[in-house]
This record gives sequence, C-alpha cells and structure tokens, in this order.
Amino acid sequence: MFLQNNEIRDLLNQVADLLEIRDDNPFRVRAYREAARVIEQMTEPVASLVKANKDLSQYRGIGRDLAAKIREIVETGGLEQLRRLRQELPVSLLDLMQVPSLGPKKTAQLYKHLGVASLEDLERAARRGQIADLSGFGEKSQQHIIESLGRVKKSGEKRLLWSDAAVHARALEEYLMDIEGVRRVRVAGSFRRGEETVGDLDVLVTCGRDREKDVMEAFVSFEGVKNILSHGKTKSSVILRPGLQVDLRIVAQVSYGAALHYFTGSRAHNIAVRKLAQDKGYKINEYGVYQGEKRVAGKTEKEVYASVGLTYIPPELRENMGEIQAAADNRLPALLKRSDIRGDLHCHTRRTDGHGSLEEMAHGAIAMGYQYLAVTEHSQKVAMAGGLNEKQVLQYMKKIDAINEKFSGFRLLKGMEVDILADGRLDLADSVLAQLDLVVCSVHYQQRMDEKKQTERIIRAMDNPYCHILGHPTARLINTRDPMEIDLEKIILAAKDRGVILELNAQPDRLDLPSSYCKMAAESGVRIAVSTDAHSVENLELMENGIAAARRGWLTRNDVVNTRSLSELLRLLRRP
DNA sequence: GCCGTTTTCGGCCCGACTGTTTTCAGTCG
Ligand SMILES: Nc1nc2c(ncn2[C@H]2C[C@H](O)[C@@H](COP(=O)(O)OP(=O)(O)OP(=O)(O)O)O2)c(=O)[nH]1
Ligand SMILES: [Mg+2]
Ligand SMILES: [Mg+2]
Ligand SMILES: [Zn+2]
Repeated sequence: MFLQNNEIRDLLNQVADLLEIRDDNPFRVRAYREAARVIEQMTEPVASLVKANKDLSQYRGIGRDLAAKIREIVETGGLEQLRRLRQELPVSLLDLMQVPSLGPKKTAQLYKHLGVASLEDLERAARRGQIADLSGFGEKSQQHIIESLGRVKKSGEKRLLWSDAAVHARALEEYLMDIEGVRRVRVAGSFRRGEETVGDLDVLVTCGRDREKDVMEAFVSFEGVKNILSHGKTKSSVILRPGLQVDLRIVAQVSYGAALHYFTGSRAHNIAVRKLAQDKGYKINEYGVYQGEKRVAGKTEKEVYASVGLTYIPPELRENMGEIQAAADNRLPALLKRSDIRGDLHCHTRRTDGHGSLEEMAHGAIAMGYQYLAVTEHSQKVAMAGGLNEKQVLQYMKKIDAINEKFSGFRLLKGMEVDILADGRLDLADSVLAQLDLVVCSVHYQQRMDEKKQTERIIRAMDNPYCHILGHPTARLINTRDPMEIDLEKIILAAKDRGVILELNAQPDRLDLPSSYCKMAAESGVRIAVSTDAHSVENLELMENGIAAARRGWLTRNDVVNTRSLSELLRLLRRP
C-alpha cells in the first residue's frame, strides 16, 4: 500500500535530523521540517494527491524540490537522499536526539569523538566518564545524560488525552491560584488550543511586583512534582508524578496578552504572526509588540493581533493553516459555542450499556438546557452491550412515549444506534427503523477490511433511507485503535448525495469524525451532529469536548444540526 | 529549501535556562 501522511512526515523529519547532525544549513533543515508539518496537517492522503497528479508545490512550505521528493516517496516508498544519509550516518543517531539535552550538535560530537551511535553506547560512555572530557560537555552534563536516559520517550509512548490532561490542569490551576501574589493563571499550549492529545501542560502566570521568585519557588514545590528540569526567574519546567511535564512562565500584567499568545502557539502560528510583524516594522515576543524599543501593544491577545492587522483568532484555529489569511481578510468563521447547542443526538441508558435511566437522562439533558435528547440504544448485533431486537425496540418506544407525556418544552427522541453489518445492511428491519425519530448507524465489528470493501459497506448502509446519521465514522480509538481503512472523501460525498449527517462523537478517545474531516465535510455541504454518546448523566457534559473538536474543524452553528430547534431538526432529517 | 505589492537574492521568530565557557553555544519553549 501507499505510505500514509504520517509515514511521509516521519521520513522528512528523519532527513531533517540527519542533515542537522551533519551541520547542514539550518534553514534547509527547517524547510524539511516545515514540509513534514504541512503534510501531517493535510486532510487528504498525499498519496491520493500524487496519484491524481496534483501539484504539491501549491502548498506553502513545499517548493519544487520537496514536491519532487514527496512524489518520490509516494511512488517508490523511499527516498534516495535518505538512503545516502543513512550510509553516511547511523540511523540510530536519531535515538540519541530523543535524549533530553542532546540535540544535533552534541549528538554529532558524541559520534565523532567517542563513536557513540546508540543509546547503549551513550550509557556506557557516560558511566565510564568518557563524556565529561569532551569539549562542550562536563561532569554535570554527563550526569544529566545518565539521568535523562530514563526519560527518553519510547516509540509508541502516548500523549495524554485532552480530558485526562484537564484533571491535572485543574488541580494545578487551583494550587497556583492560592499562592500569595498570583493574579492570573492560564493553561495555554496545545491544551488551550483544544488538541485531542497534549504533550505537556504549559501554564502562564501573572503576579504582583517582585513576587516572581517566591511564586516560582512555590511552583517547583508543588506536591505533585517528581522532578525539576529547570528553575529560572521567569520560566521553570517540572515533571509531575504521573510523568506529565509542566512548563510554567511568569510575566508582568502588561505582558499578559503577548505572553498568552506566545505560550498558546502553535509554534508555526507564532512564527507566522511574528513574521507579519517584522514585515510591518514591529517585533513580537512574549513581552509585547515593539516598535524599536517602545512597546505598542501586549496587554491582551486582541491587541497583539490588531497590531498586525488581524482580527482575534480563536486558539483552536492557531495552526498556521489558513487562519492568519482569514483573519487578515476578516472572514474567520463564528465558531460553534456551547450556547448554540439545543440537544444531544446519541446516548445510552441502562436498557443497554448505559448507567442512567430514561428519566435521569432526560432530566440531565434538561439541566444542560436542551430541548431534546435522542436515546439511541445498541441494536441486537451488539450483544455484549445487550443490544435490542425489533420487538424490544417497539416496546421501548412505548416506554419513551409514556415518559414524554410528562415533559413540555423537552422531548426524548426515539432513536437507535443500529449496527452496520459486515455487508452494509442494517441490523434492524426497515419496518422498525421507519417508526423511529432518529437512526444513528455505526460500525462495531469487522473493522479490518480493505479500504474499498469497507467504504462500500458504509456507503451501502447510508443507502438505507432510514439512516440519518453515520456514527463515529472512522471507529478509531485515540492511542488504542487506528481508524478503519476507508475513503472518507468518498463517504463525505456519498453523505452529501443522500442527505446523511456525519457524527462528531465527543467521547474523549473518539473525537470521531476527526476535526480536519469535519472541516472537509462542512465545506462539501455535509452537516455534522456533535453528540456525546453519553453512557451516564455526567457524560452529557462531554459536549464541551465535542465542541472543542468542532471548533478545530472550523465548524459554525450552521454546520451543526443539534443547534437547531426540535422542529427545525426534524424537518432537516432525510425522509425516504 | 522556500519565498517574493519592498526582493528572483538574501533573508528566514525570538528569548530563557544551563553549563561550560571567558563571552556564549546548545537546547528548548
Ligand atoms: N515563538 C515560538 N514559540 C514557541 C516555540 N516553541 C514553542 N513555542 C510556544 C508555542 C507552543 O504552543 C508553546 C508551548 O510549547 P510546547 O512545546 O509545549 O508545544 P504545544 O503545547 O503546542 O504542543 P504539545 O502538545 O506540548 O506537544 O510554546 C518556538 O520555537 N518559537
Ligand atoms: Mg505543550
Ligand atoms: Mg511545553
Ligand atoms: Zn453509542
């Protein structure tokens, strides 16, 4: 099969690392890394673009040379340049680069003078005391290397799910807010951008005059700290007991906006905004926007953006993926927000594998401020969840009708999450589906089929006129299970043709349909349902997760069906 | 290697912390 975007990204990053160890032009190195980033962020598989003879140099950051190299990678599965580099330098040097404190220069030094080419070599050399004598190293850095060897990220070691990081973030915020002199605490970085997973927590703090030192002291003394990596006046890094790194930055109040902008990133976004400032005769750093020595902005992020002629850019969009041009043209979308949401279109109760009763879920939804909640139990095929057969569905519908009698201004929608069988038929008879308010169809079994078959299976399910929503379309579980091999472009077009809605499942390890495909779907005119797939009353609050993912996909109120009133929603569902 | 209503050549974001170093390079955010 053709290489995936992530595999192409890895090859380009390998070239970059090896060039850097060889002390090549740093800007050339950067160009490879930038191309790798662009490819990682692309929604479409690069292989498809190459096959379709698309001109890759249309992408900013990919020029004539890199376009040709990417094409070579897709067509041959490798890159001649990389093979040559690997003859010149052992590829295991890339492992050395993973050791904290070892970058390209020190790696080259270790290899050149001590023949250190692997982590084992490194440990041996350090323990024998050979490294301390090397120029640029000393006793401390040798000791540091020994300690750092334990912190090398193994391949396959996972980034934290956003929702897991949130638990640590909240605890830390609380601790920091209680420190005397602290004014503001903000978790920035990938966490604030709402990424699916985060590599660390980046926390910005402002405090009263001359309190910086004490505040920093208090931070590194946090009970959860296992390890202090660095400890300076304005910036420190620690490792918490669960292995999570936290970077803390302290600035004065006047720099809050500029610092928040810096620390929220992304790196690529920062570089692009700072470049804009340069072009306009300004300099942006974490302290403010400067014209010469004079600070001209920086108290708020809005000020920072305004200084370079941009409207405020929401954190979720800050990836240098078109948001800066859109802000310059004042055409950023009004992103989906919590107050837009009128209901939830996917949940389970105790009748199958949920925990709440129908009444409890209804009251939970009302407490969320909703007009409707679709109860979508599993169908019979999903036996381990106690899925319902046709007869049971009809009985259950009566029960829901009875409960709905008690409400005004709110309704439980009679739904089902119907399993898509291996051949694309649905797990319940059309005669039953026809009586439901809402049908979510999703794949639970046989997720390993070749792409063509799997895609046909799903499109066949969407052919059923009662299929309203395609549930968790890729079936991925973040950090656990890869997405199914499917042609999502085809599925999006098929959904468009049939009036099928795609689900953005808000479960923290699903976030499925992934954001970039949500963007593609919305651009194709396909609507999205942001659904929690709640299995308990508390789970209804996962809507926030879904909204963050939707925002990263540039979705607006208009793109999302569960922003509609009940009557509008029902009108918008396809009918046979 | 990329890029261009200032440029097709000459720039490419900017700064904190550490350790090794006599004034700063390397790494990292
Ligand atoms: N201007 C500038 N800012 C940077 C650079 N590297 C990092 N930053 C800023 C933007 C990042 O979002 C922020 C935090 O850095 P991190 O390494 O923690 O990255 P981030 O949180 O985006 O992703 P992560 O999930 O931690 O891998 O610091 C850089 O090279 N230049
Ligand atoms: Mg981070
Ligand atoms: Mg960080
Ligand atoms: Zn479900």
